[in-house]
Amino acid sequence: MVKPVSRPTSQYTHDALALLGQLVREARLGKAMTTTDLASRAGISRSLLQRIERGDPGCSIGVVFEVAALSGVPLFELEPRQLTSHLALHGEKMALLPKAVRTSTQRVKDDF
Amino acid sequence: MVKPVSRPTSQYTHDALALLGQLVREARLGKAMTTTDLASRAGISRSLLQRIERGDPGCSIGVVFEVAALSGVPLFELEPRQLTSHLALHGEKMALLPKAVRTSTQRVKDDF
DNA sequence: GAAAAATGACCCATAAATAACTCAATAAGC
DNA sequence: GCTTATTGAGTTATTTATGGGTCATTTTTC
Repeated sequence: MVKPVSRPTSQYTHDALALLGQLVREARLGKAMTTTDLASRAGISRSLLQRIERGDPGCSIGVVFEVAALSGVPLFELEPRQLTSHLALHGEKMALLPKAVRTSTQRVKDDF
Repeated sequence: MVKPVSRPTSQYTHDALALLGQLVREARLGKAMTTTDLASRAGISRSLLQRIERGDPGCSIGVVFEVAALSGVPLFELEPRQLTSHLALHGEKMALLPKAVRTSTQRVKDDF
């Protein structure tokens, strides 16, 4: 039983994950669903749902977002429609940005 | 070379992940950081950062949140301090909720 | 208070994520 | 236009997450 070398996590991330997990749990209880219910609806195992509600940083973000959506927790505080259009708009904006950056510390040219 | 059986993902989740990835990329470019820069700061590989910016649902949520925080993308539209206090308040609220739910379809008691 | 169900916390086998690398294509700066 | 860094997209070995169980505990309902 080797202790798993977990990835370092900042307080901010920890808090955000804990809050998201709490929101999911609150939404689930609000809909009077059991962990087994929600897990099967989301197509995941009950143990994974428990980890999500606990705010485990190791869960796949896709699964967590699916569960959040299923339980009614909004992502980015946007409804599905709004999120889609917001994404489209943002995509256009992205096209105007530089495709790559170049650090200024390169090409010191100290050969004089 | 077995094609990985990917987990089904809803449009909503897909959009949310794509948006989050775009926000990270935009923030990174805004700070004039290379992918290698941000990846090493976050303590992850460049290939993983690429997947995050692409909106890959398979990335660990802890890693994605860390990168978002590092690049300056706010989570829940809250600053670190606010997030912490919000979490504390929400925790108290959680204590008032029922610890378990019971589905009403149980105990049909059809033995009459 | 009793019965039944839901939850929490483990464990293990397996599937999947991640790091580290390579190489081609693209973009930035002169 | 040329040079060189940056990015995109793969591949493989290794680490880790996930599913599916079990069992004890808590909580609901009667």
